[in-house]
Amino acid sequence: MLSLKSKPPDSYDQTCQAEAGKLLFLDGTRCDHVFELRQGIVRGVCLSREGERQIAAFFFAGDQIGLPVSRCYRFTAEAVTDLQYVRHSAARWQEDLISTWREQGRLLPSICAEQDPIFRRGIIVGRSGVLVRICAFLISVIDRLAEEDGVLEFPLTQIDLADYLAITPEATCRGFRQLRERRIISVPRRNRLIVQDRAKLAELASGAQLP
Amino acid sequence: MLSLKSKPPDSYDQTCQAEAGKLLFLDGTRCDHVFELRQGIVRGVCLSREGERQIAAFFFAGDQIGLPVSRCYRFTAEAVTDLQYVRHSAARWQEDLISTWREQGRLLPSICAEQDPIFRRGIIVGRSGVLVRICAFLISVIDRLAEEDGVLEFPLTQIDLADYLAITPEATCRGFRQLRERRIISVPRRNRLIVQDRAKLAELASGAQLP
DNA sequence: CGGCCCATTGACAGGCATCAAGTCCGGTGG
DNA sequence: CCACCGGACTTGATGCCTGTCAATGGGCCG
Repeated sequence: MLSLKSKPPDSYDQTCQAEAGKLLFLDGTRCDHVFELRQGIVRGVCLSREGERQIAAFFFAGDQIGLPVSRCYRFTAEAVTDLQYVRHSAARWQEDLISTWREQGRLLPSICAEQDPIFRRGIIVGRSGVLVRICAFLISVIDRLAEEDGVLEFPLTQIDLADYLAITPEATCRGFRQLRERRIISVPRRNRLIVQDRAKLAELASGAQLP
Repeated sequence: MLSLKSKPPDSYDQTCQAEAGKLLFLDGTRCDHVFELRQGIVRGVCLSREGERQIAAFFFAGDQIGLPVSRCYRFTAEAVTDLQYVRHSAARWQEDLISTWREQGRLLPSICAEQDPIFRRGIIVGRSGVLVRICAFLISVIDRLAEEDGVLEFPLTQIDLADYLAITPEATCRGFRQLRERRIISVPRRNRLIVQDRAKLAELASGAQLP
């Protein structure tokens, strides 16, 4: 993963902290900064005029958020957990992108870091069935959140999860209960999740029916 | 919209034709060409291993498809209608991108041409209610397909539409029937659609309930 | 300890998927 | 030119899933 070369952060690229819940940037405002997430989780939120809330993607350490792919940000970025990140000016970010291209001949792969989660979310939401979506999402984040084999920090509320999966919080809760009852996952405590049967999780994510 | 500068197509950038149904590129193969669509409609298809089919986006004249945003294409591109397009080598496409950046200082906006439809589809599919999705989709394509005020060429099958909206073809059909009965649209013949009441269409797309 | 937000659970209704026919249309071949 | 054929569209009946509403429980923080 391209990490904006090895240049240390200078006065233009400030390392920042942010508390959970804090706003990084607002939907519709000018793209003038790129946020490189070093630690924590960020959610990309879209609000319709009627107040419907959707989460277009979750971002994790290593992701870059707010690429000037359009003139304005297309979602609001909020900290889900406490964050550590680097804020790059968009202009400098583009320059770095190009110098990387000259040296390595790879230009766009880094952009994938933001677009890919959004793309995958579209595919997950397009699947039918609450369990399928939940499992597909879990499979896609296990590796990003894993501390050790099968054990993960999981600081997402079911409300956020529901808005990401385009279902209700109640359905989310019931889905998790099923997974717990079938011993596919366990939730020893809030913010923690253990994957007990990853194979079955993947199977369900693929649309297999429960016996 | 950036159209790869004014350079005329040379031996590297071949102008091509394609019949409806023809394959442009296959999901998972190496991104070595960018397709600039001059005329017609292309669908971006994702197949899950179990055969579930989704359409991640429709592309129209002016869009660029297959950007090397990842190492491999993330969907299969098929012609919905007869096409006219230009095939650019990915390497040359990147060079052009950068020379454009030097001259205009705008680098990534052109990329938006492919990513934006995918993003918007995710938001549409994340909405609840068949009618809402249908109307939201129609609103988003009216301007791309309009021949004259409210009259559009509409060569999408309800099957493709259903796979795009993540609903069934039957639900699509019933949704269109409702819109016809309420005189919001009319369908004089196959492949043609007239928007009679765009305001109400937008209203429904926003989640308003029918009286 | 109290309040608040989130998670959980139950009851219920409604929307939509599913299945099954039947119709329409364009294309093909005789 | 016409008959046939296949795929897409249409429509109806049925049942399940899941959204909705309401109430309770539980953990965290002030």
